[in-house]
Amino acid sequence: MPGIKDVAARAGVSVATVSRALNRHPSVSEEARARVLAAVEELGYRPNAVARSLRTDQTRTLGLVISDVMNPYFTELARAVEEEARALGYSVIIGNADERPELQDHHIRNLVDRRIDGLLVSPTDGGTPLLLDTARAGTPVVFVDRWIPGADDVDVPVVRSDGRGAVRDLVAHLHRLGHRRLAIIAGPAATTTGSERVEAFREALAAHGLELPDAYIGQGDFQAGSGRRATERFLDLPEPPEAVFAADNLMALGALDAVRARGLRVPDDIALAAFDDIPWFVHTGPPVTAIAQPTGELGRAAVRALVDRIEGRTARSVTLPARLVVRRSCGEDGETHPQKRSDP
Amino acid sequence: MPGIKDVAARAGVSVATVSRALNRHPSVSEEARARVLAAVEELGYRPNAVARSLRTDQTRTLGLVISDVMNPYFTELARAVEEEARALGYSVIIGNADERPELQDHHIRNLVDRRIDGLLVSPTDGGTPLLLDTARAGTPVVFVDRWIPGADDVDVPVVRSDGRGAVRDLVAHLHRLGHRRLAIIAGPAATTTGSERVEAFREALAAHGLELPDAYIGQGDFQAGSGRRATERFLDLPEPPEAVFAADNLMALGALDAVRARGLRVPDDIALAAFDDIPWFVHTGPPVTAIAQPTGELGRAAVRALVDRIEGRTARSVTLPARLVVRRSCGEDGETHPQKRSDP
DNA sequence: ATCCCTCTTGTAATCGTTTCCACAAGGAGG
DNA sequence: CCTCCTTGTGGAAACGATTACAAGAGGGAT
Repeated sequence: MPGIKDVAARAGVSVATVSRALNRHPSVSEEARARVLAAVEELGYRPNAVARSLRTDQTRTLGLVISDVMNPYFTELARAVEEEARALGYSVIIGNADERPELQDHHIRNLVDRRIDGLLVSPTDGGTPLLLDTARAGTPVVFVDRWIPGADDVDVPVVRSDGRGAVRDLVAHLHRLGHRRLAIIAGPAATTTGSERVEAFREALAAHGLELPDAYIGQGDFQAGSGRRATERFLDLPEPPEAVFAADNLMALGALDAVRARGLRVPDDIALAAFDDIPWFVHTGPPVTAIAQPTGELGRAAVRALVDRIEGRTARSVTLPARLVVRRSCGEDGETHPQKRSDP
Repeated sequence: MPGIKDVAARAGVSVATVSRALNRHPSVSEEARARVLAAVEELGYRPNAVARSLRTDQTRTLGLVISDVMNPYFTELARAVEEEARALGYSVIIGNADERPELQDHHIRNLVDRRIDGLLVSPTDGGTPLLLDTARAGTPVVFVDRWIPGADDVDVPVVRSDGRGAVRDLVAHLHRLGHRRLAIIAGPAATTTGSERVEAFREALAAHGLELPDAYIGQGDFQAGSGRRATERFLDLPEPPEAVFAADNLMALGALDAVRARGLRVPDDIALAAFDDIPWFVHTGPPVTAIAQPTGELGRAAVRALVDRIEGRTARSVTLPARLVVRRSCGEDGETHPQKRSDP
């Protein structure tokens, strides 16, 4: 693979001139530039990003550590992140933590070893000092979707969406349909999205004079299996809930499994709703009512915030509202057939 | 961020010794090694992967270019690839080509600029000389899932799955259920998976004495929208097909949309089957019969082949069989309820 | 005492860029 | 004609690691 020296020799100039020509440095003659460009073309020269990074101390690469690639919510997020990053001239390396703190640490370590310019993290459960230490050590970090409470002393913007309003809408929707015994399958208490959603749900219930008994709080881990188990426990209760709200899409899927396995039907026997809307919810039987985050916008905003920090500007936290998307899984006041207008 | 020099100073040895201690070079005294390790610990030193790569001319990084991250099939593949790579001591950078040749080229260029050690590609439609040129230029390349025909002169192993047998099973299944007019929604003819699946389908039909008229071949692009459009065209036919086979999961989804939008029902009014099984197909209404590729195994085998090539061993192409998973979308001879045993 | 290993260490070259500095050439202004 | 800019260029020093080579120390055999 030809190097800058080969180009220089071929163009009859020095390596310095080649470098300048390629980096559109102003002081290089039109003639030299042309010769360099020609040589580059002839040799098929491509600058070595590794060497360049070593010299300039920047890799133009962002790290993205997410908790579960297989979760459609995160794939959509990752896609948006990559697009915006590319538009801004950055590449993205994705690390999949699989909801395991030690894997998250592995990826963070790997990414800082590679000297990425900044880090985008949706932290998993569990105490990992490494992440905060990294931020403290000077690597620009932005949290997206979830965040870690102890981040006050170090400047880490949080880009997330607020589901409070949408949860209120959901509870009102359920209430209107006559449901009174409402349960939730929560995420890990250690994640912010885990605890927040329970709180929002509890508050919304209170506004209707309803309680959230402990028996109606299932402990999940954002994976389908836990959703199924929690739902089975609900169904075993002497007085099972009339509606179940899953704190993410995978657990909702598990819940759907569980009620089906008992020969029960959604929404006739029990209503179901989920946090995180995903394309598949349109096609499930029945289509499930969900709270939709502006996922793409979240990803883009996060990248912009991170790049702002990287390039020396100040970055602010961003909170975008989520909204309720009513389908059929809670009962018949939503759309009964897919509507033409809801086509993409 | 401390460098190897700082560690050397702190440990009272030379940088060479530090490097040797860290790379478990045999000839370094127990005492020196201990001092180095202590210094590393105290300073929180992490070796700079960029500098190391420049010197050693290897990045221990693999590039993975796939055609669509949002497609669950590819996310699963990506996940398996990352896992196997990690086990072998490599990192993975994913590039999402979004079924667009120019984006694919962008990523390939970006990856070779970063001097990745090897490239895993599931090529998109369309002639892109860059990919083959890269392979010819010496970068180890392995094709996964799809491949490019002109790759004979250059050593590029192909890791894929053969759906021929499963397609025969599917057609037999459909035939047994009484379906005679069978249609297919094909992928882009330029992709191997696009054309191969049509051929397999046609052959399987022939075995039952059935034809595949042109009107029953829909042209899709592996995206949901094209599946919907193709299905609408089928339904507008004077004699619409009794069963539709979509060549990937996204187009199957589009097909499902289309028949629902007409107020028709699967499988009563029309049967549906898909290539690529994904977790969601269990939960759709109705659960859809699909041909399952051993996706994880494919990803792992591809990584092993690529690493073999990188590390100087010879790599062989791999073909794994796919299998038919019968559910309810073709009619009632499959499982009518989710079975306990099919639980993960 | 000399020679020759082996074991451990340090010095310095190297990877492919970018960029600081010096310098030559040419034009403008005195 | 000298000085002072401006413009374009090349030489060489970084960046932070790995590694070839040289060399000192110690030990055993002669």
